[in-house]
Order: sequence, then C-alpha cells, then structure tokens
Amino acid sequence: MKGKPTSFDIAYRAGVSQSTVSRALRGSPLVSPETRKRIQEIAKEINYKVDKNASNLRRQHSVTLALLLFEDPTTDDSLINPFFLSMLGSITRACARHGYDLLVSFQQLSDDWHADYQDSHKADGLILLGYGDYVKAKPKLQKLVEQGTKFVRWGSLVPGQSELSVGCDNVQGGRSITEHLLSLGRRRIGFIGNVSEGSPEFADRYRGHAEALKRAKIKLDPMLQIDAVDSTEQVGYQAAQTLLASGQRFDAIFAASDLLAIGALRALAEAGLAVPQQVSVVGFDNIPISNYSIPPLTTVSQDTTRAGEVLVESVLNLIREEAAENKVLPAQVVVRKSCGA
Amino acid sequence: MKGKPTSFDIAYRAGVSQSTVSRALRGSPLVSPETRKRIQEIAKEINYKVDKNASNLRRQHSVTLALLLFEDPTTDDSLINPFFLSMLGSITRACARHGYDLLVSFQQLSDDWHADYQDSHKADGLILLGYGDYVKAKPKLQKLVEQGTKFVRWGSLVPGQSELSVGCDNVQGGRSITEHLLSLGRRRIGFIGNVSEGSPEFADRYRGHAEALKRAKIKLDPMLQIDAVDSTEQVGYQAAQTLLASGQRFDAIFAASDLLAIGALRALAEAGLAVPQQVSVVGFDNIPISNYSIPPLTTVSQDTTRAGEVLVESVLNLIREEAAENKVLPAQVVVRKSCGA
DNA sequence: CTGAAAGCGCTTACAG
DNA sequence: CTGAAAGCGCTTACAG
Repeated sequence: MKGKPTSFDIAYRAGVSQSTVSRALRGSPLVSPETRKRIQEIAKEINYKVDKNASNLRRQHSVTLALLLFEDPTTDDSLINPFFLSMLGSITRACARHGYDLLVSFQQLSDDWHADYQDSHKADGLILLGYGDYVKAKPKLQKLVEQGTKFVRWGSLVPGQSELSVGCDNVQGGRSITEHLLSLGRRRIGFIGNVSEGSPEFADRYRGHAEALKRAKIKLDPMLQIDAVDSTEQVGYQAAQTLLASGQRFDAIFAASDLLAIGALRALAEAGLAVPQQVSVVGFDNIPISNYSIPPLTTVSQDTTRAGEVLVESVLNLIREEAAENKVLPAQVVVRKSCGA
Repeated sequence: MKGKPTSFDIAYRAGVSQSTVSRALRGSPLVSPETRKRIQEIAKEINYKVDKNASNLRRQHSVTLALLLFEDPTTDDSLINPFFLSMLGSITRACARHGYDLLVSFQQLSDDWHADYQDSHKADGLILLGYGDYVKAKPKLQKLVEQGTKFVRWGSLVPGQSELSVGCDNVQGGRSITEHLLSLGRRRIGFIGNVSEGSPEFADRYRGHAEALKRAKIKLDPMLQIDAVDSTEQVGYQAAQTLLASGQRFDAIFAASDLLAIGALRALAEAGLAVPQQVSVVGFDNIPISNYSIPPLTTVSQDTTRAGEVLVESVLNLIREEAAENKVLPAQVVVRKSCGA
C-alpha cells in the first residue's frame, strides 16, 4: 500500500461500503456487531487512523483546545511562572481525559490570537492564562465575547466582566493566611504585591489580608504594602529590601506569590534576619519549589489539578452551548516552616 | 453573514474567482498586486481566516508538531521536571517562529502515540521528551523509525540508536563540573544518580565525571556513587542520606540533576554540614530554582533556548526530507555559591 | 494573470 | 442494518 490507508482501503478489504466503515469506526449503533468487529480488526491490522483534517472539516470542529499563555515579552524564556506551568500540566491532562487535544502557545496581548485559533478552526475553544494587566486586557476580552469566541480566563472574578472566568478564591486565601499569621502573634505584616485593578488576583489577596486585620481589630498600615511590578524572585528580593530600607517595623511578610516570597526570603537572609524566628514569611500559589525553599514556605495552595479540570469543563460547556458560570475555587493554607507555626 | 466566512464570500465581494482568492491569500506570485491587495483588505474586513482543516486536508499536512512528554505515571501532577518545562517553553517559541503549531501531550510508553498523532495527520512530526527508561523505549523507537514516523528524541547519543536525537554533551558537562570541583581541591566526590543504560544522560554525566578523575589521577570510588531511581528532590534527599549513612568520607557531591542536588542540600543541612565550607554541592540542568536554592547551586547549564530551536529544526528537516543529523549541544558550567569557588 | 474543475478523506442525511 | 451521494472549504494542475 502506498501512502496512508483510507477508509476506502478498509471498505474494500471488508467487503462493505466506505460509509459503513466510517460508521463502524465512529461507534454508530447503525452497524451490526460482527461487521463492526471485522472492520475494527482490519483497521488495526493495517494501522488505519481516521484523518483528523477530513473528519474535522466535515464535522466543523476540531476537538482541540488552545491554551494561550500571555506573558510579558520583556521577561526571559526560562522564567515562566512555575504556577502556570503546573496549570499547564493539569490542563493537558484534563484535555486528554475529555478526548481533546491541546495546542499551546505564547501570546502577546496585541496578537490576533482569537482569529488565529478559533476562526481558523484550529481550536474549538481557548483557555487564557496570565493575561497581564487586566485593565488593558478587558476591552479585548469584551470584544471576543461579542464575537462569540468560546474562551475562559483563569483569574479573579472582576466586577462587570463579560467573559467567563475560573479562578481561586483569592480573597478567602488572603484572609486565611493572614489569620494564620495573626494566630501566631504576628501583628505588623508587610505585604508584597500590587494592589491595583490591573492585578485583580493580587488585589483580592490584599483585600482578604485587610479583612483579616479588620476582624482582628488591627489597623491596616499602607506603609507596609510594597508594589511588585512582576511576579518574580528578583522583584520579591527588591521589594523586601525596599521594606527593610523603609525603616518600618514588621514581624511578618505576606508575599502575593511564592516567587515573590522566595525573593523576600533571600533579602531577609542577607539582612541577617532569621525566618521564622524574627520574621514570618508566607507566599501564595504553592508552587513546587516552595516546599524546598529554606525554610520551606508556608503558602496558600490553589488546587491546580482541580483548576485545570474546571477550566477545561468550562470551555467545553461553552462549546456545547450549555450553561457555564464563573467558578471560584477554594484556596487552602499549607503550613510549613517559614511562618513559625 | 451566517457562519464563518469562506473564500467564496470573499471572491463574491471582490468580484473574482475563489481560486484567485486562495492564491492571493497564500501569497502566490500568480496574482496581480492590486487584486491581492483588494482581497487582503476584504479578508481583514470580514475577519476571514483560512480554514485549517480544509487547507490541511488538501495539502496533506498539518503544519503542527506534537510534543510528547513521557512520564512516570506514578509521580504526581505538579512534579513535572522543571527542566522539561523550560524545554517546553523554548520549543513552543521555536515552533511559533517556524510557523508551526504545537500540540502538547503526556504519554505513557505503552500508548499508541505514533499512530495517534502522525497517522491521523494531527501532527507532521513529533518531539519526544523524557522517555523514561531508554532500554525499554528503544525497540519502540526503532519500530517508529521503520514506519517512517518523523520524530526526534531529546537525550544522549546512544550507540546503535536508529532514531534522530538532539541532546547536550553530558559527558563533557560531567567532566567540566568535576574538573571544577577538583580545581577547588575537592577529592572525594559523591555522585548521585543512576549510571545504567536505561538512563543514558546520567550515565554520560558519570562517564565525564570518571574521565575528569582519571585525568587528575584520582581513583574513581564506586562506593561514592548512589543510585537515584528518579530525578526528584525527595530522591536526592534520600540518596544523600544514604551516602551520609554509608560512613564514606566525601568533600563534595555531584548530583546528576539539580532536583537531586536540591534534595541533597536539604539532607546536608539537616545533618549539620555546611555547604560549601564542608561539602561542595553541584547539580546539572540549571533549572530556574537552582539560582534560588540556599546556597545558590553551581550547576551545568543546558541551553534550553538553543535546544528547543535545534529540536524543532531537526524534525522540520525530517519532514522536509532534508538531511538531519544527531546533534550534541555544548554544556556549560555555571558557578554559584554551592561549590565554594 | 485568471477561472473552472477535480479532489483531499471523511460524515451524514436520504433512500432502501 | 447498509449503500450511493453530497458536501465540508480549501489548493492546485490544467487550460486559457
């Protein structure tokens, strides 16, 4: 046989029509068990696989999802946020479970990705991860919704958002971890991370932090909040240095991400401050390395396995035109050494 | 307009034939500049994108590569080797540069992936990462080659291999890092990692290690080599404990991967041994976190950006039926604090 | 430089 | 339960 076998080759061998072959292979009930069995055997024997392009063209969908990772073009290759990377792992697995393929791509906000993926029928739906500044992304997302693009965004629920989103409960997570710190007797807690509208996740974590303080009747001191332009170790290091240099007293640091926390850990070590004896440090995300920092980091876990699953199910609902609603997943404190518990 | 626009819609609007539209959009020289311009404008205006399924079906290829990550099904989601993850990043980017899409999937060695991807025309070529035990994988790879599957394996060059591979020079990397350790006066160097045929990378690193010792006229002590069933922090931790418990004297540890080294660091810290004062520790891979371990890890860098590029170019060569040869990329020592330089 | 037509390999109404 | 036939939306040899 020259070239890849087609359904006609099988039909010929099985002595049936090509239609029957197609039906048998797609699991149609309109075919007798014996015929189906014979066809399946031949297919296996000659290593036949349905041509996806033909099948997709005919059925007008691709059984493929696209994962679009947005990223700051200024950051370098290797510094992809490990949190996104574990999301990628779980999304890949969730797709496989649902019989979908996963296309992965890095994008810039300016790119024409919606068109590129969905309009060209490369993917039936999109999953957006790490869109950068939400304020900038919002109008584009809105336009996508209007165009009927099937997509879901990973992130915080934002008032007035038009797109579907799945995220973890950042407010609750921030509240829980701060409550934990308070339970350990910490009172002056530095917060590293942006709290602007453009970073809804971080802002929500800060909001939860503030709520916990309020419930404990402790005044929120804005001097203890340090901006972090990005979620990297380097930025966390610098932010902690800024906090140190400010002369503010503090007995704990709540970094809005583990990467920031790990940077803070380094700055504190250099400054000769013992963690957790002198300063408790906690992060957010529970990325794999947080377990191996020195000391191991107390943090807030977002269940990435579940998140990947929910993300995939959500786009799938959109694709099937079924009801799909925004989801907020619970966040859980993971106590390790860095907080001093 | 109902449904997605097709090339016929554009042809109608532009007052030309559908063939001309297709040619104009594919950049055929057989179309006048004015016609092309008009067509392109209309396409943009009505948000037209070539249907990939139709195009691929007709052209008999998919302009897509598949990245297959093999993994031990027993390990949990989040523990994907960070080294593979950065490879993934660079492979994704390299694909984009070449105009290819990237399908990502986790596989088990037993799966029917070759069929699943290439035979079904989902991907034109495959990139294999982390195939587990090479001895087990070999027969399957050989069969793939015989079937004409276009794929490239990331890893060490193995005598008698039939498939195309791209890897880093693990022998040279192992030699260089050991030479570095020797230059610092270290003489009894523990090696953590398997050295069997099933793990050709690790075996090569050990071979380089042995070569360096030999050149320095130092006897290789097999008692200082500790197996590591897997490349994880946990396993590294245990292996270092085994080494410690063995009662062997050692003034350095060369772990075959950074993850193993980071585990060793933890075991040494617990044992009250100062790194690098009492024991030098070095790893291999230069994964992002190695820069943030305490102390920062001296390691061997595999240039993942370059590796991703070469991997993609290699499969592309195979696909285009051009000459493709096995590639070995240089490895470079990255000196940080953990070695005591 | 342009158009009419065949065909890529399927899926699925339609007819039996 | 099965077959003949149309058609998904392109690309490209063929003819002009």
